Amino acid sequence: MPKITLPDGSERQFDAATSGAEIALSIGKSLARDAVAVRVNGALWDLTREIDDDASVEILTRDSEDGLELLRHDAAHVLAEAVKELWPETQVTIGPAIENGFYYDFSRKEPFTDADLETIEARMQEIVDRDERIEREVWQRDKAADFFRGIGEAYKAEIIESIPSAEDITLYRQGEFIDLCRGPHLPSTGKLGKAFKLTRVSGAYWRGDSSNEMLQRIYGTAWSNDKQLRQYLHLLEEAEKRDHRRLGRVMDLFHFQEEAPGAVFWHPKGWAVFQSLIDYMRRRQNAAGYQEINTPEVVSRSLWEASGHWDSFGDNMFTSQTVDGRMFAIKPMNCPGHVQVFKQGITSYRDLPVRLAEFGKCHRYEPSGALHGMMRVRAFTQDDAHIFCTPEQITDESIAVCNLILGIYRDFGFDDVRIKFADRPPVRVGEDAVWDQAEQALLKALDAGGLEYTRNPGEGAFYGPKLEFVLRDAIGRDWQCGTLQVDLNMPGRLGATYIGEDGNKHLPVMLHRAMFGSIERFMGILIEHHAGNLPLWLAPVQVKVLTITSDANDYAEELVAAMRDAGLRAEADLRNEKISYKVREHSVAKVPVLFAVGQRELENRSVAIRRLGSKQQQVTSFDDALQTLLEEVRTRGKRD
RNA sequence: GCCGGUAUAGCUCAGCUGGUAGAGCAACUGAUUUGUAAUCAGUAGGUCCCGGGUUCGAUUCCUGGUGCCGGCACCA
Repeated sequence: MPKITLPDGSERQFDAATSGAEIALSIGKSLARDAVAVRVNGALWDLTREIDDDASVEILTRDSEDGLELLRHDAAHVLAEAVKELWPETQVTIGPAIENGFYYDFSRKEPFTDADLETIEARMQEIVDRDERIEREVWQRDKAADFFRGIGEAYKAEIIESIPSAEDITLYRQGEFIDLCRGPHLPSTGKLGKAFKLTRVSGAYWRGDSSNEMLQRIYGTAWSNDKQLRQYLHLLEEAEKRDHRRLGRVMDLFHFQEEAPGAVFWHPKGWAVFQSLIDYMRRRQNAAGYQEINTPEVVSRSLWEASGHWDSFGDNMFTSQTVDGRMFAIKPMNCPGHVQVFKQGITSYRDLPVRLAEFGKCHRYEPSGALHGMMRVRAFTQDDAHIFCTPEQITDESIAVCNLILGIYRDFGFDDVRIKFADRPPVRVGEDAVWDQAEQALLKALDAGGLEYTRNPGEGAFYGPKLEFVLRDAIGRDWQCGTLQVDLNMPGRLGATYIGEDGNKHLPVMLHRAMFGSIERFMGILIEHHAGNLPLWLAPVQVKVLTITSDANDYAEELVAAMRDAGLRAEADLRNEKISYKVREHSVAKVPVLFAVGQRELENRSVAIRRLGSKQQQVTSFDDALQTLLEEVRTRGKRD
């Protein structure tokens, strides 16, 4: 006689064992129709699973976040069923729900083609139309493993063997298809609906390990209704137009070419933006107590051996031929160089913390498949810095770095930064007491800023814990930009010390910190974030002066000269074209401010201002317009 | 690096089953002196990614590279 408590606190008594489906029906018909699963005492259950004891119960509908995830998981199963029907020799492996959709990994000799995807999708629609019941079965472990081995599903058998012995082995049956799965699932395939679409096929290693066999992964997207699906596909289409590789060409910012894979050829306009980023960062970090330095790019291999990088990353470094009996390497990072600067002279504890910063160009031989526009390159510029401090200073320095990073991101319009905290890995250097201190320091820094973060347990570097600041590109890919790492290793390896209050030598703690991360990557994300419409202070060409007739040519050039003198990036367009033609052309090129000048403006020293994205014009005196723009650049567009 | 796809004019793309290529936009030239998202006319532009092979003949077929695209793995 189970007593069921609903989320609103109301209670219902049932005479006999019941189920989520029954409870939903007892509440209302439409709820029963939209229900996809049930939460019983916090755990997700199938709707049909028997509830024979008192429980607090929540009915999940297809529109809820959990419901949608279930739907996507079901889509993965229907995908697997369709593939098994079409190509029975294919082995199924795993198929989870993911953000916006689902995937399933298959083992099959023949590659899936785009045409296959259409065939599979059509078969999936049929399976939905068949509305097969999805039934949960609890199996005995050995029997289940034997069963899957018996039907040629070796991967499934392997998964069963890796499931902890305390857990039930559950199988889900839909039509002829039976799959190992934790569940829960919808009551039948018809509930999935038709708001799904297979999107692409790619390779993926079995169990995510590159030493294993490569499987074929089919990705799809699934939604609770057609409208959502259409909206999502439309969103993706729009996002592709913001791709920084496309905008870089349209805006004439940079290009890549075959002779230098993973390296940027910066054009004048792109380089202007690049320099703006550096100018800005230099001002911010100088104000925060950093000292800028510069260290060599070609350095003897012996230094990389001493730092330990040669052992771990030698294969990914660009090296020279042997000259004068030695081999050199192009720096993949700035840290060892900074330690050399720190080591000059003798540092007292009174001098700490020492904050050394460098806009350092680094080269790494990234695997060919990793390259991705400006997001992942082989030649990049870090806004790198290393803070040498005492263990006691880690907390304050970390708080300062976090505040600085997030403040800077806000200036660029990024409010949704994802932060990841990675703590001690099993294999590591350094005393546990110092690790405690280092991890606590990073956590305190997050707390002090009231920052949300996700944990990556055991994912820290062998030399210390770290924070990662992750930004998202136009189509939702995550890229690590800023980082803060505590390093308990390198000062010791490279012999950096300071003299403590006791007159003895001590090892400083080294904080590695980058805020943009790589300027190339940051700029790529920045372009996508703003869809190329960079705010005035960053725009490569800030003001374009357009003449209406050639009588205004001298006036236009005078204005441009005055604006350049005041530090603005201004250009004139004196061509013998209609004003509407010029407006269109420079709007397409995303110039934020257009000044149109004709006979009238010439006579009273005014300008007709048109801002990007606006159809209105405003006529003011040139002097006022200039002051307004300078103020906007100075405050980076903030009106507070 | 791995799996799959792909490479034709500056860009976006067309080119059926083998007979050395075409459009739109951009560019250039001329005319137009124009009031806020495309004025008109004309001209020029290609090692069809690179190497090898099959063939009388290869942009097309085969093969080996390279770049790029989508993932996976990697990311100090």
